Amino acid sequence: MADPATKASTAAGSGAGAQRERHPTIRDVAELAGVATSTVSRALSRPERVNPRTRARIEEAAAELNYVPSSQAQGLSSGRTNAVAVLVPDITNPFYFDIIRGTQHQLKAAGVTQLLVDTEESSEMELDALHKMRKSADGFILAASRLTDAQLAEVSQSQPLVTFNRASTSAPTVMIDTPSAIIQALEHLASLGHHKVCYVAGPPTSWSNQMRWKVFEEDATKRGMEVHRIGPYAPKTTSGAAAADAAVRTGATGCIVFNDLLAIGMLQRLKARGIRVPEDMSIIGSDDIFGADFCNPPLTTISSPIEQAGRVAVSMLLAQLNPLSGNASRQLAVMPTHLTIRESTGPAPA
Amino acid sequence: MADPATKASTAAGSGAGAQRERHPTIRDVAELAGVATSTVSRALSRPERVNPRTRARIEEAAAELNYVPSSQAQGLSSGRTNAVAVLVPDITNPFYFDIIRGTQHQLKAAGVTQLLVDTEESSEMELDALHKMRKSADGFILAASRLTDAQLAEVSQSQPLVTFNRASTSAPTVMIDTPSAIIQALEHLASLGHHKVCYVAGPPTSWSNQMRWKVFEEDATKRGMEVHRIGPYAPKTTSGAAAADAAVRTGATGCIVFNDLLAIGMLQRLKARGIRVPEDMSIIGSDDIFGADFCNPPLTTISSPIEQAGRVAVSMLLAQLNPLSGNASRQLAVMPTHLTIRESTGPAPA
DNA sequence: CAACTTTTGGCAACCGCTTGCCACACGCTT
DNA sequence: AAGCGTGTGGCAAGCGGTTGCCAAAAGTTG
Repeated sequence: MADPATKASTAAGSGAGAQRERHPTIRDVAELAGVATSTVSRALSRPERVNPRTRARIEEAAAELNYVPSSQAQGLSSGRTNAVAVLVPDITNPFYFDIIRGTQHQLKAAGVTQLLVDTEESSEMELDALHKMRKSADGFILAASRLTDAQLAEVSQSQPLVTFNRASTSAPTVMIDTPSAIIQALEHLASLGHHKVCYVAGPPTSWSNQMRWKVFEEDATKRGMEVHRIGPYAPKTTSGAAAADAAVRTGATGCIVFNDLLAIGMLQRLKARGIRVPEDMSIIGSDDIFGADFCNPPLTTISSPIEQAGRVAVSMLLAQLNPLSGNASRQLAVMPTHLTIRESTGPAPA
Repeated sequence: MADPATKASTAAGSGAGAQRERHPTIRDVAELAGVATSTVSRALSRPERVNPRTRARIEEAAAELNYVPSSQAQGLSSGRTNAVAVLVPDITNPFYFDIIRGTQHQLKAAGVTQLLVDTEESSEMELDALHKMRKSADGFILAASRLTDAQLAEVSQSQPLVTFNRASTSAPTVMIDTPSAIIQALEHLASLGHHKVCYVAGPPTSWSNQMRWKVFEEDATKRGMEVHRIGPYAPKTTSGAAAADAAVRTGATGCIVFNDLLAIGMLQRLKARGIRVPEDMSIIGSDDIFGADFCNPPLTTISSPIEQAGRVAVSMLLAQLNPLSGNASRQLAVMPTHLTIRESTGPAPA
């Protein structure tokens, strides 16, 4: 009934902007409670510093006025913003959703605002954000940073940050235990009788991509497998077609793919070409993103607690910001991985 | 040569925390350029207000010092924060990722920071966030708000906001053209020979859920179909099992499901139970989320430009904040929908 | 060249809150 | 009773900008 369109015409009357009512300030509260603003400030931030009776009066006044301190003003004078920026290379990638979810959750629990930034896989944008936001964030979480070691070192000197999935000697880091994961995956392939394996590479600037390949090559060689490598490919399902075709051409029967997005794309292409998975070719993805369990066939993949990794990253950053908790904040957290075996892997073709 | 760094040297003592170097302020720039701070401020915000030569000097100085204005301080005095809060009921839901992506993109283009908030499907949290952040955001975008009409009306009076997928007479709204979508879907089902149809309901507090059901019932009845309704179910894949079982029990051969998440969950359950889709039952989802194209079978679903909807919402909000653009800001935007037919729908069983 | 208009840029008062420093009051000790 | 320690709360100086107001400088005009 209440048709939204009808009202639209009338609503325009008062000029477009909704007028903001004046919000109560700390002064209003102070006045109402009969104390100085400084006392109000202290009552709210360091309650033990003020007499319980006074504090009660102040809290009452604040409640009555519905007072909310301005984080801006707070930040201005105290120097801390109570915000943390989370930089991800591609907000489009479900993998980062998981980490964002983790950071969001933990930050909220700590009463800190999350500033989400998409750096579009570019180190320039990353650097730029780091610079522009240095005033508006107390710290940074860099997911899969594209920065060079030198840049990272420099940046980490001037602002608190923690990196995720990007080794760094200069900043605390949380990492996925990639080496172990790759080894597990190769073990799985080996036990299914695969001899020719292929690594499907992701972005060359990705540190974890480099790591994965390195371990892959080492371990596969040690096992006496025939090792191939194709790529790099953009970590998107749309790149899967090219990757699938190239993979087939290598003659490998088992592929370990940089990430699930790419792996799912390959699955689609392989199906389209009539190449059966896993009968003709086995595919192992990485990250166990949303969708990996219901794609066709369900994807065998390297799982790890991504969301938890996000939470850990936040904890590490917060510890860094809050020197109270002993300056012995951990510098490295390694998240365990395990292989989740679904239906995209099977015995090597005869 | 007042070196801004000299002052910082003493600040080093701490230890664990990375020490922040003192950042140049507008005063440093003013000094270096030989002008007053007010001039610097103006040169940066209203360039035409200052002599080109002076401005050049200032810009040069700013660049040399690597000056970045503090958004906090800016906000304090000017009253605007240059941030917009986006409230979503569940950051875990891929549907919202799309909209977040849209808002993020558009906000960034406008140089506005996005504050992402997960309200956990709760109207209390939503209200709370709206209240707590009124000082830290210039405006709000409420995705699928859980607020009552009255609450919404009240809130929209005190702060600029736009709602998404939630009709409102009090605030600008962007909506998905649900009625048309449902009708398209029913038409599709009808043309495939289905006579018994079922609506699988989502959260009762969701406005779009109510809308969908209303139109579903009307239109299906008009077509002389046997209409069923089951639910409510949480919009998650995990609720799909219960939904699938209930749907089967109704005897319906075609289901229109509140959203893709739920639909995909149903697909999984149906497959597990050996009920073939679409041979035994057709399923239509809604939203065309990530994964809908590669689940098994690929899901027929109601598509709409969600990401674009996010962008539109931002534009509407920005227009509201910026009265310059004529106060004729649109009050309602309806995003078109279309049915994306994949493989989860087919002829009704004989 | 004087009178007048328009630019341009400085002064200073905030914006709302934090915090170092100090004063007062109260309760104890000696 | 004087001396003190301690707990409380006020004063006021910022934090880093913005902006209304005004005066000096520059440009116009008759």
